Amino acid sequence: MPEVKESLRTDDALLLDNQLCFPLYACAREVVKRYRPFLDELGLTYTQYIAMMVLWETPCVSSRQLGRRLFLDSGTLTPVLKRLETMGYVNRKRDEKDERNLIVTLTETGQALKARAAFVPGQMAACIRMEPQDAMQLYTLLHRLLDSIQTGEDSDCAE
Amino acid sequence: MPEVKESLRTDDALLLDNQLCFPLYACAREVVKRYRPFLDELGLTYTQYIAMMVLWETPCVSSRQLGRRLFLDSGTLTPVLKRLETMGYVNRKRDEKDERNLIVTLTETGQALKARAAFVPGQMAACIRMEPQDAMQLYTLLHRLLDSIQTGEDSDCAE
DNA sequence: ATTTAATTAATTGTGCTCAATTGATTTTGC
DNA sequence: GCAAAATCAATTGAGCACAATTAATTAAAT
Repeated sequence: MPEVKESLRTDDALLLDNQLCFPLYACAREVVKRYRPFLDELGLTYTQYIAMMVLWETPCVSSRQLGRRLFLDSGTLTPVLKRLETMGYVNRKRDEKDERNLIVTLTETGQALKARAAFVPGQMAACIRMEPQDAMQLYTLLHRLLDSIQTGEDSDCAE
Repeated sequence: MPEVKESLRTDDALLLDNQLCFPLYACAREVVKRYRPFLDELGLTYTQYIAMMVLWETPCVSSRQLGRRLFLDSGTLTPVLKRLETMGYVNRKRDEKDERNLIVTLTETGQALKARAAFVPGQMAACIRMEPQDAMQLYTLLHRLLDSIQTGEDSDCAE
């Protein structure tokens, strides 16, 4: 999502400053980077943190569902979930009804971690100073973009 | 529509839907993913593409400057630039004035690649359907966030 | 001038991300 | 029933991304 202004038909469509995707990409990495000192205290990476977030909300979920929620596939989730299991935060077992499904369940230790993680959102909010209306607007626009990407999932982008 | 600001003081601050960072993170990955079919035609990854973008704009640049522009460090850039050199798009040599600096220069082949890449922004714009005013607003907010993160670079976020 | 500090790219190690493939399992068509 | 298709997680391989370290070089401060 390159052009923001009239750069579509002009030569500067390939200028970095005219890209919409690049600040999205850079921003995401910078913000995730800011999580690290806080998440280090919990021994979690950002990906592990958002996986735990889903589990705190839904203590029993299939790998498939988790992936859909986080926009991640099994190639990413499999090692993440194995590490969370090694750390004792989740259990992994096959669904007896359908052996293809992997069921991930939150352990007691995993549940207890939520209390220790409670400080993270507040600290991050203090770290990322942004006007509330800007944050709200950004939230809305990102979800709108995410929706539009998802709905156009199978469409041929090239035409 | 979940509330972003108020959730910070309540228990649901750890709900995935109340996060601002998560849609940022998910959106960035989804959009970069959409570049792939187009960039595949050029034989570039997204990271290589944005590096080339800087070089099309500034045909001679130090690794340090490139990193500052892309928010990437040498751990990421070194292998990326080596691959671009192998592909024949850039040359790498030390600065004679200061041997610590690596000077990256665009080759003829690299310059020629720009013409082949000219279709990418338009195709992506067609792929990511978004209202122009939304795109502009998103662009503004992302840059604002990026600036605020950068200015608060060395401050202790934890207090 | 010599030591000290700062700057820089490169290296290393860990972990994520994704495409493509594999193999097990279940569902569907007939 | 049974073959074909669909649906999963897991695996593999390539390429980021980043923290921490190393080594080379330059700049600064006696």
